Amino acid sequence: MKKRILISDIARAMGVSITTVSFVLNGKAEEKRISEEVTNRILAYVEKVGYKPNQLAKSLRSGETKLLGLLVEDIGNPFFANVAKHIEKEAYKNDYHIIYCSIANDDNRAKELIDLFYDRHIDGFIITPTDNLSPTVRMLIQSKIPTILFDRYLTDVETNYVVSDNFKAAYDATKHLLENKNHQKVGLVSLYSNQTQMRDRMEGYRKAIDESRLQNFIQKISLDEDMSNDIMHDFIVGNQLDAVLFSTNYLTISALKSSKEKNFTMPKFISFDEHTLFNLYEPSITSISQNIKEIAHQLIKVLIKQISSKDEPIRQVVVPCELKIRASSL
Amino acid sequence: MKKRILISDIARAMGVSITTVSFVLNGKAEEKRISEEVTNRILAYVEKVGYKPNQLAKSLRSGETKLLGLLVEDIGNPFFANVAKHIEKEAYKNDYHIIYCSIANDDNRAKELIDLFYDRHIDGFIITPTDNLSPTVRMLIQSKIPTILFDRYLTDVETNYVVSDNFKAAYDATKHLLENKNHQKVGLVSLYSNQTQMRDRMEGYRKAIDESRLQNFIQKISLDEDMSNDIMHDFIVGNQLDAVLFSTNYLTISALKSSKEKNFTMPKFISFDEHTLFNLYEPSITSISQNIKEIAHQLIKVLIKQISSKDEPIRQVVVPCELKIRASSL
DNA sequence: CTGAAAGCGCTAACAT
DNA sequence: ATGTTAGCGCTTTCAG
Repeated sequence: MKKRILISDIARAMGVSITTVSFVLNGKAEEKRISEEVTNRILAYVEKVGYKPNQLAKSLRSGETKLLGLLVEDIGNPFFANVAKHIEKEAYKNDYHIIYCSIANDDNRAKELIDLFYDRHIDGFIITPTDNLSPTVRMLIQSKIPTILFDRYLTDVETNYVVSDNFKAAYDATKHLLENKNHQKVGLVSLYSNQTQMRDRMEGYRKAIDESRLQNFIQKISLDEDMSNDIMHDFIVGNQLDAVLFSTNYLTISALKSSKEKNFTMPKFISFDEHTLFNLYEPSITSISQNIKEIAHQLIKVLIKQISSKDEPIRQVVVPCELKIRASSL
Repeated sequence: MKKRILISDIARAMGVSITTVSFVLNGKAEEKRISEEVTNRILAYVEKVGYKPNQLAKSLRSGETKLLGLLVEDIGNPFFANVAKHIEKEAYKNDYHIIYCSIANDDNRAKELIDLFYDRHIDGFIITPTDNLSPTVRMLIQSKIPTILFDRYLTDVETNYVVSDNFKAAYDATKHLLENKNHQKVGLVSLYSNQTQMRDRMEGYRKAIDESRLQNFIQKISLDEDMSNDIMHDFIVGNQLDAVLFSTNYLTISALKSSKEKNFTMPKFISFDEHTLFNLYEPSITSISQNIKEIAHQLIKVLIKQISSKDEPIRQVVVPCELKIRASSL
């Protein structure tokens, strides 16, 4: 970590011009027909003194920062934290770094952050869109900044995205609950949210229920709700449900709390998303597990492709979920 | 997000030189005695067209990137994810952005990443040091790059750091377990690790045990251990412990798993760190909660101070923990 | 009070 | 096959 070496230092030491060094460094030695001897000598010297080009100057010149902006709802949320972890790993493999922020559900903050990242000449965006982000994302696309959404997408903007197969997962989970012939009343607890992942989970549930010619029971909840204890109780007990599908792990945990505090017995149930708790709880909890690693992998793969070649076609990737059957649904 | 406006565009439109615009933009209008009329006209125009200076050019010139490097053990770990969340928030308030990576426990990767971040002219580093990172951190300090450690520190390098008061927290927790006069055998489960946070937790435990003139029972575990079920069982049941302190939440969860799988009853216990599970578990779990928000706040505060004024004295901040007494310890 | 111009470190078209 | 040179967009010294 001695003082920074410049390309000019290399050139001087090697008795060649800066250009030659630059070409060699950027793998254009062949193309520019630099002699192999010179090339190797430069490479060896560069290695020896540990020269690293100044990224800033490089970026200023080339317009590429090798920086990806990651905007998630909340990096403190284990799901997003895990995606972030794998995204970073994948990005690193491709020589990119990640600059992140949590946008909560604040559209203004999201817009501001996108602006700020844009000013930093981020090479691409990875975003979990908040509800009213369409105009901003549309602008990004018009500005030709490679952008990819995940977890959910925007119905009114054509973009790249990677999402889980929420519809099928919810459908399969509901089917699983219906395999037990005693289960006549199977409910869904979801969020007040128009986001696609919630919508798809609900539709998957609905389809399975419809196919069995049963009545659907759907309860939506606001997570900030003080009343969720009562709501859970009334929904589950009041309807005498035989089984419930929860569309997020938070909802499941919230229901477990309610059952404890309001002292009612949980029916059979399944939760979306994994949680450390689920294996351990008594009974262990059946869950719909998203393939986080694959999601991260696809995100970076598609995004990098978009960055490296303009006018790639839009990619929309749907990653299957896995139903992990445990005791709570049996 | 129209096409980027340059400072020269502003200058041309205003009929002044680039210099003048630059001065005004950088708040040096007064100092350079630019007429108020011109200043205001420029400011108004800049506002109107939404001009934002190119950060890259600015950085190349000034050497400041307004980027902070965050190197944590594992961003997927809820503790670090939460710290990361608050760090980002605090950084944002101060006009900084965060570029992160997980370094696992891989010293080489850590070194490489630090190198890479250094090449990006990161303004400062926030690091959870892995065991053999001392040489690298020392180099960073010699290179005058503002650096601050957290969660644990290095005993052989004098650095800024922010850590929890692990010693006192462990001491208090152990004391709490000893308040019950039936608790004669109080054990500690910790990790094979020389990191300061683990050492301090052990010392706090030891001191409390010593003060009561009791025997200490300490079990260290490797987390990758397949045998942890047996080890937990043998340690807790074999020693007929009355109570246990776990020095990480992972260890607690691992013990709960063991108790389930090996079918033994957990004695009274306390866990370091919070976890969603802890409130909910039966019995609810007493835990030592680190003040993550305060840790993040201090980290950024100290680091920014170091960045803005060279030769600030080294700061070492110790943040108190809170013992959240729940059912498992009563 | 304001402007011209040098230069941050690098890339790449254009010479030679 | 290699070197000269003009920028990338901005800050800041030095002149006026």
